[in-house]
Amino acid sequence: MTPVTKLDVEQKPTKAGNQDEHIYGQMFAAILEQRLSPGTKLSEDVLGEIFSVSRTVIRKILQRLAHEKVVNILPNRGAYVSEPTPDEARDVLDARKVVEEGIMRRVIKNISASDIRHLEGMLIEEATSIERGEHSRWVALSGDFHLALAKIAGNESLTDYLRELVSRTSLIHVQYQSKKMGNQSCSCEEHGDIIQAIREGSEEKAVQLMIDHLQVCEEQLNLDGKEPESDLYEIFSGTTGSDA
Amino acid sequence: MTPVTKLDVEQKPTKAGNQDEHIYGQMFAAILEQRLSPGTKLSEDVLGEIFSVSRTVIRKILQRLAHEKVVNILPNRGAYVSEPTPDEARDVLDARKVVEEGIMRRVIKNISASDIRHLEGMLIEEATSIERGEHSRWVALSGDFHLALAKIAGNESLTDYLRELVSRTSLIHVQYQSKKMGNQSCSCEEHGDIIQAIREGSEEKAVQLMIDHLQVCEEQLNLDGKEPESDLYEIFSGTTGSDA
DNA sequence: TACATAAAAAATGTAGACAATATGTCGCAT
DNA sequence: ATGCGACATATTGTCTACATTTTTTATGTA
Repeated sequence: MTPVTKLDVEQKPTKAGNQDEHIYGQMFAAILEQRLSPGTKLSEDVLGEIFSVSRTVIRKILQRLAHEKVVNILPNRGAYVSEPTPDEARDVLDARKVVEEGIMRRVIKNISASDIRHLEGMLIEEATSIERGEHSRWVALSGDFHLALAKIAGNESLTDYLRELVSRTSLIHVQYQSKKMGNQSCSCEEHGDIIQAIREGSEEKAVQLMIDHLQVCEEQLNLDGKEPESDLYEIFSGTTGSDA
Repeated sequence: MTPVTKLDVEQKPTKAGNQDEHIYGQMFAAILEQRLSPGTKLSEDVLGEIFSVSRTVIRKILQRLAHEKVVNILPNRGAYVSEPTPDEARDVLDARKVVEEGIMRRVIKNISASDIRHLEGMLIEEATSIERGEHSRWVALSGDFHLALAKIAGNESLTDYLRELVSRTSLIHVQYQSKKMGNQSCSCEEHGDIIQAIREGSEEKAVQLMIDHLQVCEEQLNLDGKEPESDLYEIFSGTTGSDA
């Protein structure tokens, strides 16, 4: 799981089957790791040249990313890295509270000893990445922790949906990270607390810890300042001559 | 065999912009209304001829439907109408319990008088469709009821996800409808009970009614008998001479 | 007759060409 | 000089042709 530093285009002429998947992974990682900032235009021609494929395959991948809400496709205008609005951000975090409560209740019922060891291992990785100051790696690992819980819960549909929500959460963190970043390591401790509650088998405690954890995540964001574009209509409503 | 019964192709040469949306809607409806049965192959050439467009646009639409889990694309093999397995069916229904509990709690907080009137109107439409024996219409209306609640809850992400889950639920009902269909009208009454609980503003009651409602839906299904294809191996194991 | 192999047909995967649309620039009239 | 309009450029949307893969059919042999 090397996060790929520079869009590393590896040609695989022998096996064309997972070429798509490879390019998709590159672009997905590039967006989540903030190497492509929100709003960046994703030109079909340029991407096609970078990956040495035709626009056809690029278009397919862009459409997939668009369905996952990671990029935004405007008709006849092209694809852009998503710029989630504060409303979208709130929806995503709220949806996570709903989904992850359900996941947690199912985790408590399904959890095995090896599952717990796996979670503990992830926790150590997280702590290590924080110590080393590898921010984007920590973001990825933090997401992996939640996805690991979803997998333990054993519902594939919920897992896929949470994967989308986690991706969007990363984009949101990038765009709305507040100034007071000191308590980032908290998340790691909170993950530890959650594991402890799971160990004890106390469902309500685990659920509450998870919801609180997501609440903290939301409150760390700066969702009140900038609301790009959408507000233009409100801002300038009534200022144009023709309008009532 | 010609599985495509009648796809009502309406040409709109003037506006090419939402041509995609039109074709998508036709195919989506055809699948959910059981005019295309699960497992039917969706040939790009055939669909392209039917809608008078090239394979390019058909492929785009098939990929969208695939992402929504309504069709299944096999590499180099083509697209087929999804045949949800019993496990997938259980996942979908279970995911709905999670999501719709969260939606219901948010509905209770957001509900307005006009919202309630709207829900009551939908209930009447449902009852009418049941009286007239319009089964597929009732299935659609029943789904719309749940989606209306999601909209009232006001979370776009959850609404989109529930839309996917409702679509898949329709496919599941088609494939696993049990013999004892007498208590179909129950669902309509259950929807009425839910509205009543919302009117009263009793959150726990409304949530419990919704979960019970989904539980009834799941129990009406016949998820133990046929497991398409996979079971062939079990069914015929031991009957062939070579096997132990 | 049954099975294995190979050729043929059909469908999907990809690439490039052309058409439609949006953006940017320049010129002209006021 | 400013504002409007037409042309030029660039990008996306769609179609067609070709390459690859799968499926079917035919044929030869045991």
